Amino acid sequence: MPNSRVPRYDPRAFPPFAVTADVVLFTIADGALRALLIQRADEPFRGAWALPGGFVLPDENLDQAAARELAEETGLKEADCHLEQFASYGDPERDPRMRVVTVAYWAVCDRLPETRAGGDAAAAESVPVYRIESGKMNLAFDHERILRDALEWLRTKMETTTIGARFLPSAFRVADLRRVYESVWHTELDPGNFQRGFQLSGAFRRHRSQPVASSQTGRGRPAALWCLREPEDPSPVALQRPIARRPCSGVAR
Amino acid sequence: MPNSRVPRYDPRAFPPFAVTADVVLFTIADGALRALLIQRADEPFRGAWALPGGFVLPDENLDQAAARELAEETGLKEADCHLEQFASYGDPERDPRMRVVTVAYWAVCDRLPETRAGGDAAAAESVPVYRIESGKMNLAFDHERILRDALEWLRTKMETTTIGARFLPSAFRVADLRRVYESVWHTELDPGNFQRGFQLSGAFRRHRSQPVASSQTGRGRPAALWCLREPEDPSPVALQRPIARRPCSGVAR
DNA sequence: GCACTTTATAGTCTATGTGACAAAATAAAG
DNA sequence: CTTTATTTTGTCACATAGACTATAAAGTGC
Repeated sequence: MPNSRVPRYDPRAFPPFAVTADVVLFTIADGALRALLIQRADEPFRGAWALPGGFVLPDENLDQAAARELAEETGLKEADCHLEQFASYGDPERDPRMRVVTVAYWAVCDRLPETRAGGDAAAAESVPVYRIESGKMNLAFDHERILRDALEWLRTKMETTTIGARFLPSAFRVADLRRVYESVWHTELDPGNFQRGFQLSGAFRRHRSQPVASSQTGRGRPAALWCLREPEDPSPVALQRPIARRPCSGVAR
Repeated sequence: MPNSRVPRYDPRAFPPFAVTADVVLFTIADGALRALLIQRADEPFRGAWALPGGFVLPDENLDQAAARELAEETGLKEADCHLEQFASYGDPERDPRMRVVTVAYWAVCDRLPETRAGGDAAAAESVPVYRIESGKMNLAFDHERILRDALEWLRTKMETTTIGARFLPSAFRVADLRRVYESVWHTELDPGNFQRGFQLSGAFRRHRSQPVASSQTGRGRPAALWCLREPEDPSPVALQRPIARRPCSGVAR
């Protein structure tokens, strides 16, 4: 325990910091990668869009705080999404109220629950990331930078892990996953080559059930259903071979 | 500014956290990858080995805090090393004194200054990482986990960036860099294939000066000196093609 | 000086992986 | 039954990685 001989090692001697956890929750809807934003109900930045998040409580660790905040603001349970820390932000003036260090997480889920648990937000909306990347949305605090960093993380992780499958239900078609990659990377991928890479990745296996008619989109050969090799544990695993990020035939969309 | 209508958004209502920055400083000496540890002079964990680090001050950001702590405990200036945040740790019981969240950084330098600025440490020593990886050294707090995570980061970054060159002076031989990779990955690499990968990486160019006799190790054809393509900015850049981590001819050392 | 050793660097060969593209399979729509 | 759409498999050319060989350029020992 600290004693009077070592005052500079006594944490109580330091001005208090607040620590928060903020979450960048990604989903795909209407073919576009989206991030969940909430409209702030209170000052500062009242009315502005911001990332969901909040203060870490005394008896929880950082991961628990992020999961709790995500659940409070979206209704998503821990099993429904992948949640991973990626960076912390602590510039002295990032929150006008006091010194706040935030630990940032990114998350991926296949769909948002309909009922939003409200809370501190006036509204919650899944915003296409191109709207943020274009620089036209002004987010509260340093949340635009956090979101951009999270995006880069997500895009990189897609190359070498199965995280892309978390955008989809447990059973999915190869083309579904290809469209996930196309949405996240904003590119087009060759269906044949993707199919080969998908199978050689060693991370997926055929789903037990046959393709159901309801999953038919319309015409065309019906697709087989696939799932993770270990469907009971959907946490991302490394691909034996990465999926190439480069678009086919030169030009990206 | 906060008002009475939004008490749960007032950071002052929350119990104080302390925020620290801890640094895993890597160097190579005697062919072994090492991490700098200090022996704690005070409780808790008095006498135990720990990572250099300390409390973030009110008017500095996280990067500045890490750089300052590193300078205080090693004498290294910002230009002398690469310093990068990689994760934060905040389990409620990780520091017995109070709630402390630490933002962890990893750093790389080519050599430690002789004069150590002492400070809060009874001693400072560069410890081969295999001693920590073997699990026989008990570090203070959760620093062993932090160090293992930093190691994984370093090893991964070596594949795709020029960070390995930060282990060396600005002018170096290809074999020097190869030995850096061999030390960090604890493997052996084929000299010929490494030479090819080195040149195709597009990140290096020949140093203006001719190989000096003093850099001769002894027998053998004298090696050319190389440097980063942009030597004035030694911060790591992406390699056009990654360096393969796999050892030559099967077996790792 | 001259064979020999040592290290650096260049080149060669082969198996494998990748991108571009073609073809086949299988369903619905007209 | 033909057309169209989509999935899935196959093919070909080429690039690349790993294993290996060859050459270059120094020092060492005699």
